[in-house]
Amino acid sequence: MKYIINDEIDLHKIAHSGQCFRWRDLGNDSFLIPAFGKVVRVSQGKDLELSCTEEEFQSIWYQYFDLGRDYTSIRNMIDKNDCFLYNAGQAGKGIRILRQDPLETLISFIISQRKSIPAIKTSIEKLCRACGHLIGNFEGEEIYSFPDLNDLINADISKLEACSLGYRLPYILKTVEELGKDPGLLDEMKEMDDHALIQRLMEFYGVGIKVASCTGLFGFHRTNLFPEDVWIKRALQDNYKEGFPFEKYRPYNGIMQQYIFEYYRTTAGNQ
DNA sequence: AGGCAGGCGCTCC
DNA sequence: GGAGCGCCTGCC
Repeated sequence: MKYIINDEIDLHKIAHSGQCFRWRDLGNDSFLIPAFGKVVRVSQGKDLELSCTEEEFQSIWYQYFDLGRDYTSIRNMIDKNDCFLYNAGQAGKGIRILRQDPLETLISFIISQRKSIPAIKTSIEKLCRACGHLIGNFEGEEIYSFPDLNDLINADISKLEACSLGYRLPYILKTVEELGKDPGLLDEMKEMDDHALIQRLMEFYGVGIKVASCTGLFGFHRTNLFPEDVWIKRALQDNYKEGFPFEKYRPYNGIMQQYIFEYYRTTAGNQ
């Protein structure tokens, strides 16, 4: 089906923004995207072409791409006197914060710690093959879902040990066990305010401030959360000696973080 | 070939 | 409450 684009969206920039690890670049501005137990092929031309029904688009992908939000007007909030952020916003035009599954996001960012992005992707794909479900086929290759809570709880340890999780495996096992004992917890967390959500996330073994912030921003769509990794810390040190003006961009500091992250990493950070 | 990666828990003080 | 350190392992 076709979706008429009426706000900025750039699949390439989203794919490289570090919020999702399973998109596959098919070339020709097309991506294969598994999420919520489905897989869709999306091509970006003048409009968005999706290999799914109108019904599936409405029930899953419209929300997933956050198409109900006007990112152009959020980007226009940027103070033009703040050259760094303004340029970052220009460069990041088309980035959107996906509405991803909370459990998938939590587990993915536990895995992400002290791993490079290629290593994160490898590890997550192994995990999906180890205990996810077959959800599609692309050019003869099987596509698997990200495992749900039951999949993770019931998974053989030996299979998980083959997923290159390293010292993060016990983090995941404990987190999954805890969630299994309280199956309504993730839903309850959706109702918490940002601060309470971060605090609760950090109670999970292996989840610190960075993983909690990423999970909140990308998995609970808390657009004001501002994960600070090494790149962001360097960017703020270089450009905001007086501190970043968080008050000015509430409740969209997380979106500003995305612009800064990508911009600094691909330009200023390399100089 | 060996250091480093999009952190975290633990152990000191 | 914060600085220092070890950690699994794939990737460049």
